[in-house]
Amino acid sequence: MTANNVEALWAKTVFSPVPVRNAFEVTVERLAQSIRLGVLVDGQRLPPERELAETFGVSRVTLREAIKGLRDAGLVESRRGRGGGTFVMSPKVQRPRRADQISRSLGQSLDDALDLRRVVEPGAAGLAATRTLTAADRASLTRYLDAATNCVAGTRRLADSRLHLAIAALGGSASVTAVVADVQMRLDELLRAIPVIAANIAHSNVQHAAIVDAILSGQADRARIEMEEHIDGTAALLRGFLS
Amino acid sequence: MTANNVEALWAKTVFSPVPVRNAFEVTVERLAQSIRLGVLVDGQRLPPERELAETFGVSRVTLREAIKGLRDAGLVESRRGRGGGTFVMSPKVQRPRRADQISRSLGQSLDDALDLRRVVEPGAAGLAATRTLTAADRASLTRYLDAATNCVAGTRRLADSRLHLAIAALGGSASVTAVVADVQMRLDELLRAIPVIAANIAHSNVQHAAIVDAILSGQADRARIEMEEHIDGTAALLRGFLS
DNA sequence: CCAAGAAGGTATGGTCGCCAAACCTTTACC
DNA sequence: GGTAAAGGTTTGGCGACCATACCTTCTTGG
Repeated sequence: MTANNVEALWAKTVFSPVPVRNAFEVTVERLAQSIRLGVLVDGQRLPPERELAETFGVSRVTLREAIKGLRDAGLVESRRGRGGGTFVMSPKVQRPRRADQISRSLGQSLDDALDLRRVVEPGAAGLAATRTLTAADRASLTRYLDAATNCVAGTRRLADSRLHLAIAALGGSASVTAVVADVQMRLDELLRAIPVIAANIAHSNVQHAAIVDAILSGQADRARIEMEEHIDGTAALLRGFLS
Repeated sequence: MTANNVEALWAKTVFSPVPVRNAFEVTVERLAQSIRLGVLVDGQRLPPERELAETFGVSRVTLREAIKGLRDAGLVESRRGRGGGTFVMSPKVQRPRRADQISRSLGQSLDDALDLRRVVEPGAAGLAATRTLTAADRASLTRYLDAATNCVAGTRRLADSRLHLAIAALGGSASVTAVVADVQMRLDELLRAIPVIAANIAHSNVQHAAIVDAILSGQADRARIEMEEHIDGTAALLRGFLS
C-alpha cells in the first residue's frame, strides 16, 4: 500500500503545484460545466456579451475568447443581429472513449473523486431533507425526478445530474452545491460510459424515488442512507465494469 | 425568506463573478493556510526558494513575493547564508476582532460554511473509520488527540484544527481533506473568538476522544454521529455566542 | 420600406503579471 | 580563507488582460 501517514499526505498536498488558472480558462470551465451538467439547457440564450462580461468580471475580449472555445467544442452557437445572441446547444453524445482508458487517465484521482462523492452527496441529501421546502421547490424536485425516470435514450445522464444537483441546491448551501457540481463533473465522462442495462436503470430509478421521497417527508437520516446506497451502487457498477 | 427556488439558485451561481486568482495570491494562500491550520509548524524550515518555486510551478520571483507577503504578516522569517532559509513562525495570537464584527463581515457565507462543515466533516470521520490504519497512523491520531486535549492556553485552536485535519487525512482522499481544510480556514477566525469556558473545553475533549475511539475501532457510523454532535455543538456555541 | 436599435465581430494600444537568467550578498563549515 | 548553500536583486521580454472605439448583421416598428 502507499504510505498514507498523515504528515506525508499533508506534505504532498502542501508541496504540490499551485493551480493557476487564468480568466479565460475559468470562464470556459464555468460555462462548459453548466452546460454539460444541464444547468443551462438546450436552446437557452445567454445574456448579451457586454452584460455577461460585466457579471463575470472579465473583459469582453476575454469572454469572447471563452465563447469561441465553447463554439469550437459545439456547446453553443452564436447568431448575429438584433434578437441574436449566444445559444446553448445540448452537448453532442460523443462516442465515449473506452472506459478503461478514461479510468486510466483519471488514475489515482478516480478513487479520490468517488470518496469525495461518497462523503458529500449523502450529506447534501440529508441537508436538503432538513429544510422546509416551499411548494414550488417540492414541485421542482418531483419534476426533476420524473424527468430522470422517464427520459429518452441519450438524455439520461443529463437528467440524472440535474436531479442530483437539484437535491444539492435544495440544501441551500452554495458551497455544498458547488462541491457536488465539481464531483459530478469529474465523474461525468465515466458515468456516461456505463453501459445501459435495463435492470440497472430500473434500480437507479427506484433509488432516486426513495431519496426524493425521504427528502420530501423531511427524513434526513433516511435521505442520507438512501443516497449512500445509490452512490455505493453506482460506484460498484463502475468498479466492476472497469476491472 | 429568500427564494431558494432551484433554478434561481443555479442561475445565481452560474452568473456570478469568476474567481480569477493569480499565481502570487494562490501561493500566499497555500502557505498561509498551511501555517494557520498548523500543517506547517513553528520553526519548520521550508524548502529552498529555487526548489519550492519548481514544486509550486511558479517562478522564483513570484514565490519570493509570496514569501515577502508572509513575512509582512509575521508568518515566516528568513535567514540568509548557508544553513539559512525560510522558517515558519507560529502565528501571533492576534487580538481577535469582536465576534459579531467577524460574523457580519462573513454575512451570508457563515451559514454556508457551517452547512458545508456539517456535511463534510462527519463524512470524513466516517470515511477514516472505514480504513485499515497502520500502527503508525493509529499512533499519530492518538498523538493529535492528546495534543488537542492537553495543550497550553493559546495553542488550543491550532491543536484542534490539526486533529480535525488529521482525521480527514486518514480518510485517504486528497479532495476530502482539501475541503475540510478549506472550511476550517473559513471558520478559523470565528472559532478563535469563542470565549474559553472550562465546561465547553471539557465537553469538546470528551467528544474528540469519542470520535477518535470510533475511528480506531472501525465504527464508521458511530464516528460520523459523534462528529455530527461535535460539529453541532460547536455551531450552537457559535450561534448562541453571536446572537 | 427604411431607419433605429440590439446584438455579435474586429482592431488597437497600453498595462501588468509572470518568467528565465544572470548576478550579488551573507553565512556556515571544512 | 575558500567553497558551498542559501536568500536578495536586476533586467529584459512575452503574453494575458483590459478599455475603447468601431464595423457588420439582422430584426423590428413606424
